[in-house]
Amino acid sequence: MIAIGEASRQSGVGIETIRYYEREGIVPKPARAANNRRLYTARDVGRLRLLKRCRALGFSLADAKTMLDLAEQGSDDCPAVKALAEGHIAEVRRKITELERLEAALQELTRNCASGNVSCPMLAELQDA
Amino acid sequence: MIAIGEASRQSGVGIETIRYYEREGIVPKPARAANNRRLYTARDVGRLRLLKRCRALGFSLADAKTMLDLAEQGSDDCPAVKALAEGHIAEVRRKITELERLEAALQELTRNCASGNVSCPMLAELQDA
DNA sequence: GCTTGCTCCTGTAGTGACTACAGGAAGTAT
DNA sequence: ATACTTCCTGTAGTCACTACAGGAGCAAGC
Repeated sequence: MIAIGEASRQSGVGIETIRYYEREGIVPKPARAANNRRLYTARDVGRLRLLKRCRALGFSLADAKTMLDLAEQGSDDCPAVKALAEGHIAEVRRKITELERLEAALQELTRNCASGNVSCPMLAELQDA
Repeated sequence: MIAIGEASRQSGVGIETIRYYEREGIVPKPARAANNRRLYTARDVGRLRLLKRCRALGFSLADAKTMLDLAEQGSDDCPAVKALAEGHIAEVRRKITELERLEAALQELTRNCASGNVSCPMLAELQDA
């Protein structure tokens, strides 16, 4: 049974974030010592680590919580995990496409910009439309 | 001089968003009619449209405001516009790279997931680390 | 025994860029 | 006169934290 600072170090999740997850019901409330301080088990740290990894993969906190629930069930519901992940992959791809579109538009707008220009073609273009 | 609803229609910026931009000092406070309703000029609508386009290109509201200020100056400071845009392009590319990294990681994690699996290799992988 | 410094506690407010009301007043159409 | 629409102000909610404020407890050194 370790304190929150140690749980934070072991999981890589910030102390304030751990307390936030608890408030939001993402992780169960941990045990408390006689002095009211939170006490974490290795399993609690495992939960935090799973959340950390899911967040690093870009899952929303809600989806990360779903992953955690799936892992907790012990049934290891592979199809559900796969569906969640594939939905997320689709979302990531959608974002990539959108950003590439933006990049192309920005490139096009700056194409005619030169340091010597008296009036800016990009501004002109932005003000038209 | 048009009302806020019409300015919203002409610019594509939502009514609540227009009032938000005013509150935040992004656009100047418009004229008011005797009945206290906001009155917008064609120039006001032009400002909103420029903001709209910058936001659609992914610029932060702060950067969009800078663009607007550059356009207002009339000097059409092309180098400044170009610098802003190129900084933003770099940011967009950074995001694309990051998302591609995420996608690859997700693909790798789901690669061994099959509907028939008893235990989920993705969950197992996520819980290791 | 006392001070210093660390960790912990609760509760609140701030971030970005809106969006969604609540509750009311004024204008327009029938 | 009534119904409908638009407008007003002000506040709270979104997401996922992050940053305090203000206090309590505990360990180590003097």
